[in-house]
Amino acid sequence: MRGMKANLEYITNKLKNKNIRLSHQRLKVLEYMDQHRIHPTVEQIYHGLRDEIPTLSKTTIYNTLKTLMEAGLVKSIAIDDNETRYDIRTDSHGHFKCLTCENIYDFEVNMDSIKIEDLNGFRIYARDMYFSGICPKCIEQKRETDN
Amino acid sequence: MRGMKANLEYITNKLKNKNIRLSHQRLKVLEYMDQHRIHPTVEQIYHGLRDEIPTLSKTTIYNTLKTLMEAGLVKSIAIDDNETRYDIRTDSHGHFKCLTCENIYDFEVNMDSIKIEDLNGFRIYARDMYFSGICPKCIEQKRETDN
DNA sequence: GTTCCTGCAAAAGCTTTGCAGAAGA
DNA sequence: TCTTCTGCAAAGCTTTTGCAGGAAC
Repeated sequence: MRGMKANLEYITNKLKNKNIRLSHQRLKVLEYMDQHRIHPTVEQIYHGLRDEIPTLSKTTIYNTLKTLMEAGLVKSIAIDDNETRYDIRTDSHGHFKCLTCENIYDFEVNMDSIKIEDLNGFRIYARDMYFSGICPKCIEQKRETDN
Repeated sequence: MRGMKANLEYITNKLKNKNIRLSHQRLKVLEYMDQHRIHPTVEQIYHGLRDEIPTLSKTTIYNTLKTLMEAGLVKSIAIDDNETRYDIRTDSHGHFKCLTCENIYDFEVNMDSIKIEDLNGFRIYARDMYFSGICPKCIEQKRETDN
């Protein structure tokens, strides 16, 4: 399993290599995303960091995430209807959204191995898989409420 | 192959059964979606119908699509970052978005047969698969431009 | 006649833009 | 010192809401 610190070090090295300045705000956004693997929204990152950085603005978070996405260090997730979510995991995996608690779960799936005949001749750059339903925790909670 | 008229008849019957009034605007939105299988945005439906119905408002299109989604006759597609797209095909299939021409292509894929070990114990209601890249038409156009 | 729908205007919410001052290298 | 970043304010866009008049049944 890849350690958390190792991942942050890997990321800051990548920023240096791409000549992206290691500002206090950027490092804190990265640290937040590394420690809170909840596919956070801009709002969640903002509230998670505003105590530590009282002058922080949402604009900076938007700017930072845009920079990180262009650097390939963060991906956006369009599973939510209104707010964009962001993922620090950039390797191929699927997402499940619980319609009750709104949490998003990762799942492993090898999308590259799925051959789609209709897409012969298409150049595929990105593959996303979004499932939705009810997670085990919420199924259990509903069962207890019903009794 | 399912005929187009047959599909519209099927849909209006379903509206009647669910006690949803067959207003002029609703029927026109359904007709538009049936004849323009481009996964249209609200804007596209609006511009496609405003000549025919000069008094039409976007609010009505939003209302109509919401009603049709609740009736299970239309699905929303979250493949676009800013605008929601809508699909009159409600059976399980995947979507490919061309990053050059922005067109969205359907592809056949049996998502129900894909077993995800990480999701044991999850109740899955919806499965979506979004791919993106370049479509054959745009690959060919780029090749011609390069020469 | 009653219920539900339409469409205008306004508001709400997420995201982007312009720019002056501040911080990074 | 020079370049880039931050954060405020304002604007831009899509979508939602409230409500009076109108259409469906």
